Amino acid sequence: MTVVRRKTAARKAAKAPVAQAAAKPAKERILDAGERLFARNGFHGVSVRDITKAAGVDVALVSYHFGGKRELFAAVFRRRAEMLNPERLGMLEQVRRDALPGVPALEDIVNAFTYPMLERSARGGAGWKSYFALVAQVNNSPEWGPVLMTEHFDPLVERFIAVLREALPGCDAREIYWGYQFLTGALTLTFAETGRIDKLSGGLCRSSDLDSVHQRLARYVAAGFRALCTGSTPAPSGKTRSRPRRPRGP
Amino acid sequence: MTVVRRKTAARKAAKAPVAQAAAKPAKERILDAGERLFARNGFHGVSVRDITKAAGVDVALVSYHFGGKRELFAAVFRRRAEMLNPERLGMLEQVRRDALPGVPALEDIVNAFTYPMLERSARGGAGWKSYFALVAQVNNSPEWGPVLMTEHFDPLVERFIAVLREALPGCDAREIYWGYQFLTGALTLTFAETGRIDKLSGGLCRSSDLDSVHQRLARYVAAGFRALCTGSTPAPSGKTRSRPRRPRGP
DNA sequence: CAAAATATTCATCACTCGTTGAATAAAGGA
DNA sequence: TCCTTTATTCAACGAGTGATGAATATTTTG
Repeated sequence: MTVVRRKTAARKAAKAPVAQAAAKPAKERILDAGERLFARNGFHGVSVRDITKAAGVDVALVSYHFGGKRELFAAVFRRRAEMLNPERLGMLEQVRRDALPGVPALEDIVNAFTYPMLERSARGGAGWKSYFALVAQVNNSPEWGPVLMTEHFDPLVERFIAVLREALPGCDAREIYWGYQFLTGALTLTFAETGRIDKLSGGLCRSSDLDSVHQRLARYVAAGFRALCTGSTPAPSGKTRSRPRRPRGP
Repeated sequence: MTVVRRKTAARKAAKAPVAQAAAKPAKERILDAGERLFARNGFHGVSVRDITKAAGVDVALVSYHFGGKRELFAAVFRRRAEMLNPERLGMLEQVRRDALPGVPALEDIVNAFTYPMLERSARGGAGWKSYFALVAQVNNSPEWGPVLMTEHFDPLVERFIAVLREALPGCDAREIYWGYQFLTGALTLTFAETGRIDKLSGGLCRSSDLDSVHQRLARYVAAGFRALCTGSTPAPSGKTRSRPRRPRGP
C-alpha cells in the first residue's frame, strides 16, 4: 500500500524523504561509496568489495558499469570536477569583468579559485567533503597527481594564471607559477582535514572550520604573490642563509 | 678467487666501493626499499613481497625485524625524522640567538623550518628525496597524518609556533596556527614533486628545483603571516564576497 | 672450540584481491 | 504482446596478500 509506482524508477519525481539513497541508481551509489572510501584510504586501501558492500550492490557491477577499479577511481575524480570547474571559471571571469577597466585585486582572483571549493566542502554535503579530501591525496600522490590533476584541473589553472599575470604586470612568470604551487598545496592540505591543527592549537582552531580558511587564505596568498613579485633579494636573509650546515644523510 | 673474506661481514671496514649497498645489513636494506616504494605507491600500494624483493632479502624478515608491515611503515617514517628534527630545532635556536636582544625576522624562522628539509631533499641523496615524498603523502592522508605527523613532528612545530608568536607580538594565536597550516601544505606539496608545475609552466619551472623553492617559500610565507596578523577586514574584498552562489551539489 | 643468541631461509597457512562468464531479471521499443 | 537492450546476480577463477613456525645458518659470547 505504501509504494505504488515503484516499477518506473525514471519517474522518481516525488521521491520519498526516507531511504532516498536506496532509490539512487546503482551506478551512482557505487560512485558515492567509492568517493567516501577512496578519500579515507586511498586507491589501494579500498577493495572493490568494500565499495560494493557499502553501496549495497553486487561486486560485478563495478566492472560492468565502469570497466574496472581504476576506471571507477577516475570516474569518481571526474564527476565533481565537471560540476565544479565551470563555476570557478565563471566566478573568475565575473571578478575580471567587475574590475574593468582595471585589473582585479589579487585577493579576488585567489578567492575565485578557492571559494567555490571551500564553500562546497563546508556546506555541499558529505559527498563534496569526501571529494576534496580525495583531491588532497591525489594532488600529493606521485602515482595519480600527474595524471588526474593535470587532466581535470590544468585548463582551469592556466586561465587563472593568465589572470594573475594581468594583475601582476612586470612580474616574472616563474614567480607566479611557484606562487600558485604554494597556494594549491595550502588549499589541498586544508581539504584533507586531518585534525592536526586541532591538536596543535589545543582546540583553538578546527580543521573542519573552512570559513576560517576562507577568511584567511586569499589574503595570505595574495601577500605571498606580492612579496615574490616585488622583492629582488632572493634568499631569506642574512646569517642563516650563508650557513648551509651540510647534511650528512646517506 | 675474487672474494676472499666474505664470511665476516661485520669487519666491513674497508668496504668495497662497488656493491656497498649489498653490504648493508638486511634491516637497513628493508628500510631503504620500503622508503622508496612506500613513497611511490603509498602504504597499501606496496606489498611486503615487493619490498623484500627490492631489498634482496627474504619475506619473513619484515615480520622478524619490525613485527609486521605497519610497524615497518612507522619505522621508515621515524628513522629520518629522528635525524632531521634535532637539526631543525638547533637552527631555530641559532636564529633566535643571533637576533638577540630582538626577535628574529619571520623569514629566518620559516627558513629554519624549511631549509633543512629542502636541502636534504635536494642534495641528501635518493633516500631523503623518497622520504620527503612520503611525508607529503602522509601529511595529506586522513589515515596516517593524524598519527605519524603528530607523533614525530608536533613537538618541533610547537616550538616553531612559540617563536613565531614572539616575532609577531600582539597577533592572535589563531592566525599563526592557520598560517602554519598553509606553510606546511605548501612545503609538503613541493616535496611530492609530481612534475605538475613543469607541465603548467611549459618547462619554465621544474618541481625538482628545490633551490628555487628555497629562494621563494620563506618570503612568500612570511608575507602571508604579516598579512594575517596586521589586517582586520577578514574576507577577500568587495563584490565577490557577498555573492555566495549557492552550490547545488548532492 | 662450544654454547647461546641472533639472523635468515623455506614452505605453507587461511584469506582477500580484481575480474569474468553464464544465467536471470528488468526496462524499453515495436 | 514479443523482442531487444540494459541491468543485476551468482559462483568461481587464479593470483597475490600478510603472517608464522620450524629448520638452518651465522654471529657473538663464554
